[in-house]
Amino acid sequence: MTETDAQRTEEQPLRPEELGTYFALMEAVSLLQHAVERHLRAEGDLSYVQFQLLARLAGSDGALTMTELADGVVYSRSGLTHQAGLLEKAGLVTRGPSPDDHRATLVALTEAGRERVDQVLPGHVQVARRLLFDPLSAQDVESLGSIMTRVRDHMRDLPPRSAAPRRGRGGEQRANS
Amino acid sequence: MTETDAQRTEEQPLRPEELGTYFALMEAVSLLQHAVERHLRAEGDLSYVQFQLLARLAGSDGALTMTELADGVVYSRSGLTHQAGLLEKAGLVTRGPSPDDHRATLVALTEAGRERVDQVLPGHVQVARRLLFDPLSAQDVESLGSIMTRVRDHMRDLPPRSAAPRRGRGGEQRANS
DNA sequence: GTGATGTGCTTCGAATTCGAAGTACATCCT
DNA sequence: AGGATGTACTTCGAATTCGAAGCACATCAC
Repeated sequence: MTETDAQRTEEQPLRPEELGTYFALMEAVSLLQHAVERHLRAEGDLSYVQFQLLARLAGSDGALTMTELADGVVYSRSGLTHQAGLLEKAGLVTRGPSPDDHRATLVALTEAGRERVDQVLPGHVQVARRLLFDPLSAQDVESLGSIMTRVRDHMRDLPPRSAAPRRGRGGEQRANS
Repeated sequence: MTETDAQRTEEQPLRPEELGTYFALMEAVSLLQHAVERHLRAEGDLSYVQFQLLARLAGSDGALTMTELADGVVYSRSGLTHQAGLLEKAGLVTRGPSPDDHRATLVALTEAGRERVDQVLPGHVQVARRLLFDPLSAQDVESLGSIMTRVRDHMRDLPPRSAAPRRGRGGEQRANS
C-alpha cells in the first residue's frame, strides 16, 4: 500500500496485462458459477442464491432478518422476498415477526432446511474443488485468497451507489441523445 | 504435509483457507459484475452480455457466426438469439446468411455498434480499474492473471456436461421417441 | 401527543436467462 | 442416390432478477 498513485483512476486504459487478467477472472468465475448452479439444481433442487441463503442461515445459528440475510447475496430486497417465499413454501425455512422490531421478519432454518444443506454441501464442495482448486497449488490458493479478500473489502467500502463519488470537478456530463 | 492426490477430489471438505478463498472470489466478482452492469446500463444502455458481444465483434474484425459469438458469453443459444435480435433492432449489428454454411448466421458490427463500444469502453475500464485494480499491486495483477488463466483453461477443457455424478448405476438410456 | 422522516418488507411490472422442442441445412453411411 | 445422423439457429414457456411504488412500523422533532 505504498505506491498508490492518486491519478491512476483517471482515464488511462488498461494495459494488456490487466485486460487479460480481468477477462480471465470474469470468464472463469462465470464458468464456475454455472457449473455450481447446475449441480445444486440437479442434486438438491436449489438455485445458487437459495443455497447461499440456506448456508448463511446454517452458519449463524439463530434467526436472521431479511435484510441481514440479503446482505451480500442479492442486490434487491424484492428478490429476497421472492426467494424466501419459495424456501418457506418448500418447508426449508420459517418466517415470523420479530419481537424486537415489529416490522422486521425473522427467517430461521427448519430441520428439513438443515438436512438439505447437508445433502448438497459435499457435492458443492466437490465441484469447487474439481473446477477451481485442482489446478492450483497451495501457494496459489493463498495468493488468490489474499488478493480477492482485499478486493472484496475494497468494494464493500466503496460508495455502493453512484451518489457523487467526488464532487465531479469538470466533465461529468453525459451528452445523451 | 502429505498430499493424497487421488482422494483430493473425493469427499474431502474444503479447508478453511480454501473456503475463505472461494467465498471471497465469488462475492468480489459478483460485486464487480453488478457495478459494471450498472455502469454500462447508465452510460450506453447496454447489458453486460450485450457489451461482451459487441466487444467480441469489435475484437475480431470480420463477422462471426452465432455459435462463435456465444462461446464463453452465454450458455444457451436461445439467449444469444434474443440478444442478437435486440442488438440488431438497435442498429448495432447486422445479421445475414453465411455464403459458406447456408444454415449459419453471420453477425457483423455496424458503424453505430463500433461507436457505442468506443463510447462505453473508457467508463467500463475505469470501473474495472477503480474496483478491481486499485487495491492491487503489479505483482498481484500478475499472480491473479496467471491463476485465473490457468483455472479458466482447466474448466474449458473439462467435460462441460455434469453427467455421471456417481458411477453409472441405473440407466441413462433414452429408450424414448 | 402529533407530525415528519426513516426503516423493513412486500406487491407489481419489465427484462433477462435457460432448457426443450422445432425447422432448415449439411454430412456421412450404405 | 436415399436415408440417417448431426449441426445451426429460432420460437416458446418457465423461472429469476431488479427497480419503483406502496404499506406498516419505528424514531425523532416540536
